[in-house]
Order: sequence, then C-alpha cells, then structure tokens
Amino acid sequence: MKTLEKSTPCELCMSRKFSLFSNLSEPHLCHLSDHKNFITHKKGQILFYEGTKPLGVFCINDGVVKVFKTASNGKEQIIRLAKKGDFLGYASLLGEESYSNSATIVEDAKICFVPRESFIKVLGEDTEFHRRVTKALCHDLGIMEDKLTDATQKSIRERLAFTLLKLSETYGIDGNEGEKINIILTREEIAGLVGTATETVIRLLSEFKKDELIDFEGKKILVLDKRGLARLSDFYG
Amino acid sequence: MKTLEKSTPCELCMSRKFSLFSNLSEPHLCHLSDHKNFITHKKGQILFYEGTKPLGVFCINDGVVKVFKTASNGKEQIIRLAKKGDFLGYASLLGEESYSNSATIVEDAKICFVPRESFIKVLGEDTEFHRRVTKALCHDLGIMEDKLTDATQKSIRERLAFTLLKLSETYGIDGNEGEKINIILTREEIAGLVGTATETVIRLLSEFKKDELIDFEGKKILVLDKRGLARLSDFYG
DNA sequence: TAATTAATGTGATATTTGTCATGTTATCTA
DNA sequence: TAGATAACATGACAAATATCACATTAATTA
Repeated sequence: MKTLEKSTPCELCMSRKFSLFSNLSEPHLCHLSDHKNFITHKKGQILFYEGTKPLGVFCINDGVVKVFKTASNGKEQIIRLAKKGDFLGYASLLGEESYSNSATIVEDAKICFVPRESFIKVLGEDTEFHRRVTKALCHDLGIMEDKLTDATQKSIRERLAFTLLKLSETYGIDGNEGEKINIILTREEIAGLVGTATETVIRLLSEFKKDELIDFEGKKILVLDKRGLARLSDFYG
Repeated sequence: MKTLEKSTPCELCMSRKFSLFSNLSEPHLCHLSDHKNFITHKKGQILFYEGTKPLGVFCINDGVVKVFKTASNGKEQIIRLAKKGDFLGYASLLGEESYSNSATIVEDAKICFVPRESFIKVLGEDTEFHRRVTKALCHDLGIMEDKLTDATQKSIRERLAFTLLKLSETYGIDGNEGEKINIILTREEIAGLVGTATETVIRLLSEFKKDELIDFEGKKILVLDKRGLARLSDFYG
C-alpha cells in the first residue's frame, strides 16, 4: 500500500467540478468514492508506461502530469499536460488497448485511481456520463488534428510561440509585469511539447527574450507581449 | 434531391460487415435503412467543409475519401483516407462541434448519409454499439498520437517511406513485380499525407525509384522493396 | 483538335533546424 | 560542504527541406 492519506470523498471533491465526473448521481459518486484509491505523487514519479495494460483511470485532484510518447530516436513527444480535474488513461482503457503513452508527474500531484470495474460500471449505468466521455474523446480528437497540422505546416518558432501562449492560457497568473507561466518545465520538456531539439528551444527562448516578448523569473517564464507571440505563432494575426 | 439510385438496404450491405454497424440488431438496421440517403459522388466533389455543422454521419459503401485540414499557409494536411466501411463525421457530430476538417472524394464513391437523429437514436438504444463507437474513437486517438510523434520526430524521407508502406498495406494488390498501390494520388496529395512540400515528394519518390524501392505504373506506385522502405522509415529496422 | 489548365519535374538557393562538442551554472545528494 | 549530476547555454557545422522560378508533360475542356 502506498501513501495513505485522508482522501476527500468524490462527493466533496472540488476538482471534480471541472471534470467529467461533474454531473454524476449521488449513488454513483459514492460507489466511486468507495472504490477509488487516493495517492500522492512526487515530481518525477511515473504513473504508467506505454505498452502496459490499463487497470483503471486516473483522476487528477491536484498537480500536473505530462503524457508523452517516446519516439524511436529516444526523444519524448509530449501529447498533453494534464491538470486538476483531468482524466488520464481512459482512452486506452476504453479502446481496450495497452497504454499508447506514458505519464509522469511534472508537479507534485494528488491523484485518484478508479479501478476499471467501477469506471465501466458507472459508464454503463449512466448513459449521460457515457455521452460526456464520448464527447470529450471527440474533442480530444479535434485537438490532435490541429496539433498534427501545426506540426507539419508550421515552423518551430511559430510552434514555440503558440505553445507559450497556450501555457500562459492554462497556467498563467497575472503579475505586475506580464503574465507568469506558473509551472516549471525544463527546456527539454518544452522541446518535447513543441516537438523539437532542446538546443533549439534554448536559442529561440533567448531570442524571444531579446525581442522582449518574454522574460524569465527564476525557472518560470513571463509572457510580456501576448500579441507579439500571437503574431509570431501564425501567418495571420 | 441528388443522384437517385437503387440503394442497398443496410441489412444486405456488404461493406457494413467491416464497419461499426456490423453488429446492429435487425430493427435498428431497418431504421437506418429507412432514413438513410444513398448518394453517388464523383472524384473531386466535396462531402463537407471544415467549420460547418454536421447533420449526420457518412458511411462509405465504396470509394475513397480524403479527410483533411487546411493549414494557415493554405496547404492541406490529410488526416486520413477513408474507404469502404469507414464512417465520416461522427467525431464532430458526437463532439457537438463544427466539422474540424473537410472531406472530398478521391475515388468515385457511394456513400450513405445517416441523419443525426437516426444515428443518435441507435446510439442511445444500443449500448453495445455506443461502446464500439467509443472504442473506435479511442483507437483513432492513439493513431493520432503516433502521427503527431512521427511528424515531429521523423524526417520527411522516413515519413514518406512509412506512408508508402501504409498505403500498400491498405490499397496494395499483388502483381508480378511488387505490390501495386491501387489508388491514384497526386504528388500534392501524397505531400498532404506526409506533411511536406510537393516538390520534396517528387524528389524523394524519384530517389526511391532510383534506389529500386518503388517503381511507377501509370499514375500508380509499385512497391518493389518493402523491407527497404521499412528500413528507411524508422531508425530501427 | 486547339487551347487551357493541372500535374510533374528540375535547378538554384536560402534558411531552418538538428547534431556535436564543450563550457558554465544550478541542483541534488552522499 | 564537496562531488556528482542535471540543466542551461553557445558555437560551429552539416543536412534536410522549403521556396521560387521555370520547363515539360498530361489531362481536360471549349
């Protein structure tokens, strides 16, 4: 048994509000609460590996998790960063396949694990929930199409600028000078997000800083000029 | 009303056997048959445009359809080629969003259109069918992750070699000298599939031909050396 | 069939980006 | 706190690929 801790019951979980579990019935919530497993994870820990069999779904209560594929050249392509309220591993579970990707903790996380049986049970009994899951999958598919198109048709500079904008959208907090991307990512991880080499990210970030589009505050990035980044990130502003 | 033609009822449709509709009950099949719309499409015609609202799903009885996104530089990124038995437009429909991509006919096609209401009705009444649709979506998601990773981490040469292998897997017919990819794609379309410039495809194809990996027969490509292409398509053979 | 348009092919060139080598700084850990 | 390791940084360089311009061939249409 791993880290035992007082785990919030699903009925009272705040992060549930933003999740696919948001509209579940009382009995279903209780069922999940009774069967889930609450675990605290430290940065760097591994949630699951590509190629292994999913035994349930993960529901992030707090923290950040990176979902990535390891390419044949050894580099990590980050598929997405998952945060509070996000689900992990449900696509592989419902696709009845092995994990198509791996997941590791980027920021200390509290994660609930809902075993396969409970998840499937709720899915089968609550049609509305199944519909929402399907809808989420469809949405994710659209996002992946966008990412693929960007990957093949845009330059690294454009993609990096776009990535910074997206990060500031999700993790940005206002400061006196620009918006701070309140998450620590290594240059290598940013490279994995963009799909490029680490050195290229380092060089482009310095360039962006020189052009006063961004600045650094410790290990975090300040977005100074969103409009400028937006202009850089696309052919059309 | 468009091209009226004798349309096979779903119960007797052969291409249904390979499709998501394969295991539907008799009444549901009849319901679909009664409400579907059978249309013959010529090469070049448009099925739907990105940004418009889906009114139902398309089910391909015969032919080939390309599903693509138009990037901001005007180039087409082909998401997938859909063939007999494949569904189109269900992700946007179920995601309750506008079409995330466009679709046009690559090879003369016979396509059934199932209106939204009928599809949703069957989905709601047949849980098993809903499960299969979900499973298909999850599978597609995994494929998109692979494509994204390939797009960012592999060279154009590798991706083109891989694309040819995939095409021969799907559209290949055995001949006396190698396998013929029995579908006509322009170099521009192959470029859209790979995610590169047309000229690059032309040059690389000539190179592949010079290296006796492929040959041309009219507008079609013969795959002479699968093993060679496989070696080219990945760092590991 | 002529005229037009689309598709294919080729050359020249510039640029972006990856790779390798190496150094510096920060962070972790024994 | 010293030593080890990871992260960041920079230069030099090669290679892959996009772009532009233009020529040729094939396909379509008037």
